[in-house]
Amino acid sequence: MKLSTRSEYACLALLDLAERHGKGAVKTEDIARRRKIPRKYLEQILLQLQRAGYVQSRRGAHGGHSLARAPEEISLAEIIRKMDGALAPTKAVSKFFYEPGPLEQSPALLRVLRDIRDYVADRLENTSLADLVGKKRG
Amino acid sequence: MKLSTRSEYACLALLDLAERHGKGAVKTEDIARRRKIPRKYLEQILLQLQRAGYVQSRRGAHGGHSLARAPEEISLAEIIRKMDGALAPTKAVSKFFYEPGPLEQSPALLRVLRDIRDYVADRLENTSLADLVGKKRG
DNA sequence: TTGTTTCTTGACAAAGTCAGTCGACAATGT
DNA sequence: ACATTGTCGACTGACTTTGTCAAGAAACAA
Repeated sequence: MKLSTRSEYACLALLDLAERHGKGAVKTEDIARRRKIPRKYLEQILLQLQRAGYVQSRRGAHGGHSLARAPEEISLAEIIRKMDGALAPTKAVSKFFYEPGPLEQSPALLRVLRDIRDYVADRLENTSLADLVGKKRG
Repeated sequence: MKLSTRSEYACLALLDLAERHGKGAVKTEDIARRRKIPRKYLEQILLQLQRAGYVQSRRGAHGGHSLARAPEEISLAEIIRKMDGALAPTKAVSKFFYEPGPLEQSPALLRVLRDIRDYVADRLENTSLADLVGKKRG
């Protein structure tokens, strides 16, 4: 029932990039300082995000990272699936990572868990980085 | 974002007891066989459930386990909290296990996670063992 | 060219969690 | 007595989490 710090940091880092979208590259160091993320750990995460196609990076002086796609097109669901795997509370009710499990013995229990999965997926699918930027209240 | 096998097994074991509620003690061995749970592991889990007050046990010949409370009074939320801790996806939005975390930097993100937490908690609080027994469809 | 900045890559590691297993012991019923 | 059944604590192996380290490659500047 848990989100890893990896996912948390990934979301915060992408949010940082989304806020500066279109304004050039952002250094690892700056993100780390602003978001209070361990620097070397953040490097690892950014690299993963880059390989997954969310981030573009440029080396050298004035290098840094920027979003590779529009903030509207990146959902929380995608990010968390990349970092943590299934959104569902158990793989027995996962759409993307299904595996059989002991819970399949109880249809009633499965239904509760499926409801939860559906709500979580829906909420995260329909929240993009753009939705989070600048929304200090709402 | 995950439920442990411990929680899964605990729910299945309690469900097994709920189905036989009022009909005497049920042996570890029988639950293990019916639910396909590793025996020694199940012992551990039942012991924990007993200490938490959900289960009564009797040793010796014709011993076994039975529910210590009515099936209506045991919710999935309670069980999972005992076994796994917080229901919330991150402690920053947990009511019972709150701890500060990096996500608190983004109110918008927090709101999404809080919504998820509320839904999960509500759904699990309002589902009791009694609700799961005998509901083969619904 | 040389140096500086910044990302890239792979290896490593400490700590914790998960999913069990094992063996000895205590209580109960016959 | 004796078989049955739960209780308890220790232990283990695999995996995940949360990072750190060091060497290298690309970009830019002087």
